[in-house]
Amino acid sequence: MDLNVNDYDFKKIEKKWQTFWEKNSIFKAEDFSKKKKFYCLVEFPYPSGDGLHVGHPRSYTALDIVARKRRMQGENVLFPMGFDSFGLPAENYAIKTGVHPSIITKKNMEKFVAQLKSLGFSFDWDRAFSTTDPEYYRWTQWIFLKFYEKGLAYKAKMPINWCLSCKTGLANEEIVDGCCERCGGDVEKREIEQWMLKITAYAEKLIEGLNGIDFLEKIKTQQINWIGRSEGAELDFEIDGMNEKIRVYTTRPDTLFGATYMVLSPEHRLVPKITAENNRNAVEEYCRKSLKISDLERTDLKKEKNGVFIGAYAINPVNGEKIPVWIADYVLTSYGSGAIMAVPSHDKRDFEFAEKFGLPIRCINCPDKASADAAGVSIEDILSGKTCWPGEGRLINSSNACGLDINGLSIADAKSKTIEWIEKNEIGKAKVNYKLRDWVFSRQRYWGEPIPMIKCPKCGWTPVPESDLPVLLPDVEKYQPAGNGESPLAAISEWVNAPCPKCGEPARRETDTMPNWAGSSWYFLRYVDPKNNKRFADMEKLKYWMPVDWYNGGMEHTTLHLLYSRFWNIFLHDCGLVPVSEPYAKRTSHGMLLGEGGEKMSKSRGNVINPDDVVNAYGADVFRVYEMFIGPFDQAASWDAKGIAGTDRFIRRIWKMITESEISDAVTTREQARILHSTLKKVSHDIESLDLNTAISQMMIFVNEFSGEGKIPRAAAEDFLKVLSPFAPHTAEELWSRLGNESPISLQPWPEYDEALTKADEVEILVQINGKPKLRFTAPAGSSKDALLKNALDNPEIKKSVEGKELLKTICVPDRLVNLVIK
RNA sequence: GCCCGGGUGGCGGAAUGGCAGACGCAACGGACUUAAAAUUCGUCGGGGAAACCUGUGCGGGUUCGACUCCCGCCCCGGGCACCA
Repeated sequence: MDLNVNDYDFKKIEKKWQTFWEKNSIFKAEDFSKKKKFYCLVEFPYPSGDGLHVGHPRSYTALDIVARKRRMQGENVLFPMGFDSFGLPAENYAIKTGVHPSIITKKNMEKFVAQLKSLGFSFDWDRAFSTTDPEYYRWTQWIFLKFYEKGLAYKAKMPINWCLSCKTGLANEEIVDGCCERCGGDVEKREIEQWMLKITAYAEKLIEGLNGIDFLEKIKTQQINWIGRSEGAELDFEIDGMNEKIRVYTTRPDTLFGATYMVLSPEHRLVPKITAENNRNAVEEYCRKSLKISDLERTDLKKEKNGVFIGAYAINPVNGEKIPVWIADYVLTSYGSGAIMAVPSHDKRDFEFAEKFGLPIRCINCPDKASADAAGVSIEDILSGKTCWPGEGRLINSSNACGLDINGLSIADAKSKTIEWIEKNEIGKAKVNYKLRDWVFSRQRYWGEPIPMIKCPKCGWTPVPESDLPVLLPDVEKYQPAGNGESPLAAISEWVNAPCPKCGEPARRETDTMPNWAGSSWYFLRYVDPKNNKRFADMEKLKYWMPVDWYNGGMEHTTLHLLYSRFWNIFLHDCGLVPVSEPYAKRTSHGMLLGEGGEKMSKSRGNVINPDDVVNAYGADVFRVYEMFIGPFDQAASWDAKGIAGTDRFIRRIWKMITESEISDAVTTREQARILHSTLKKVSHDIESLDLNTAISQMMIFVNEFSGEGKIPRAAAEDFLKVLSPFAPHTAEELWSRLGNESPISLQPWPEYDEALTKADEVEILVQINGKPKLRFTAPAGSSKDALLKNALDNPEIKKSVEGKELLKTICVPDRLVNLVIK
């Protein structure tokens, strides 16, 4: 070690205090304590073979700071950690090496625990568990059975995304750019029997629930957009000369008079039925072709519209008009009813299609001149169908002989009047639609929770009785998926063959496992009571601890984990099994930690920072403070090796300030008191808003003030160490004990600040003339406006500037400035 | 295309509508040292000798006063994407 470096031996200090905290259970959360409870949660990691990523501690340190502060403020804090250990990487590793996933997972978890402990997080380790523990997944399976019991888990033959290389089904969410999220391989559509969870039944509650909770606005918006609620109408168009109807969903029932043709998706069930003989060849060929095109290509907006006329006509229910029926792949089978009424005059896609195929375009909604001008289109073009107008306007050409007249109305009024009319005439009804789809809950994989169902030839799907849970994963020889759509479990005949729980006849177990999102959908409930073997968690403990008061995690989980886990909790609440509907009272998000130069850290780029190396070189406290100082918490930040040296300097200056100064009993000077109390105030507030970078800046200002004097008042030193302790807990504990304190700093009360002392006695007042800074003078804080104004106007230099000019206006901001407006 | 963010020195970034650039990094200069490192003191948006001028992506506006509010653009990051 360098000779000149002071005796800041972080390795020794960190080890010492980590051992002390653990031995004395300093961070134990107490069930049913009289203190105010605070449940503070970070997303538990997948224990990958690469070990902890520097991104993990960004979130963990921030909430560790909050947890430590709240503890010092006298709250009973639950800050738990665990592992989300099912998943593909362990299984792929097993396929490659033949090592059982549980072995590699266990090894990885041990490494993670050691790494997390080395960073000094104040987790209550007694509550740790892994989603792969049979005692945990027993209850994951149990909850699945609840979904089944309530009719929310069902099996359906579904076109699913099939990863050709992983040989398994993927959820829509696991596909990135048309490829498998995990392996990047090609994905195609296949029809397979899948277990589904009916999350769509909770679409409304998932939107409504957002009202009462404190989530970042962008998180709420993203979830709302993902659920994609739209209001409109569902109505039937009869097919001319046939006893068939086409059902359509529209958000613009007001445009019914402008419907000039219809479009079915190529997969629509009516297509083979209603296609005219003359058109059959072309239609069949079009359908064949569109099935081959991947979803990605099909939904490419830039692709030119195409389609074919099927030789049938529908009757527009509002005006009896015969309109042609086409098929086109721009209509999706998976949304609405898979069929649309096309209104080319007021829908861009329909317009594009109609133009290409020469279909009629009839304007029925005209904007006022101002809106048309603003959009850069002419009213003549809109009226003559030369252009499309999707915006607001007044209805025209929209009345019939059967009592519907919406001419002159706005879109909103026309909508409600039309819906009223179609409901009265039993043509259709108001309808709410969602983009959200049900959740494909089956994986044809080994390393996941077995789905606890048995298929009996006589009784059909039968749930495994509660008393037989957990359905344990059996040992297998080969982890490779069968490749025929079955999981490797299907090959274990002694496991697969089981008697039917209902009739006792030979039956077969479900061989699909759950997706890796299953275990993380309820883990926050288990932390409350992790060792319970009678129930997933004791109701009284749930009542005490739930909801989670503060949950921090990545934005990438907004529409997956965060939505799924809300769904599970709301469902369990509806079943009367958990006390609160919304699991998380508050959700914040951290920005990504990028490599040097702003690129994503990855092995291939060679820019991965290993937290162990940083802890070895600088210590956990420097690492923690650096990650918090790197930039605004919610924004992406790039790692900077030089920046960490500055944080190292800061911690060492603190060390020096305490160990090399005379600790005096003197009181602080007025200016020192101002800086001390400003620091106590700013750090207290900034922790709650996660403005941790500015909290650290303020502590640096404190150190700049109190260093180099050779002495420091004890009270100031102690209060400073207290607010430092959540950030740099080891250093703070050590210095605190060196000041002669016996009880650990982690258990000290959080220091209070005096608002009056945060302000200076004297302030500098700026004098402006016409908004331009002219000069400054000092005045006692809190001086009256009149006094300040007088002071400014009495100044000879100002007098000179104002002389001979007309003083139009004076603005006086107490403690800040005087502005003189002259002419 | 739509929905969120964001754009401030060489860099990371600060600023309830009130002195733009806090705090840190880098750089430069001085002290200490035989020397270097470490430490420490100082300088540090641009132009100008100076008074002063200018400056927060671009163009307008509101205001005594705008990084901050409003209108119209441009660029970057993230999410969704033919959702009827």
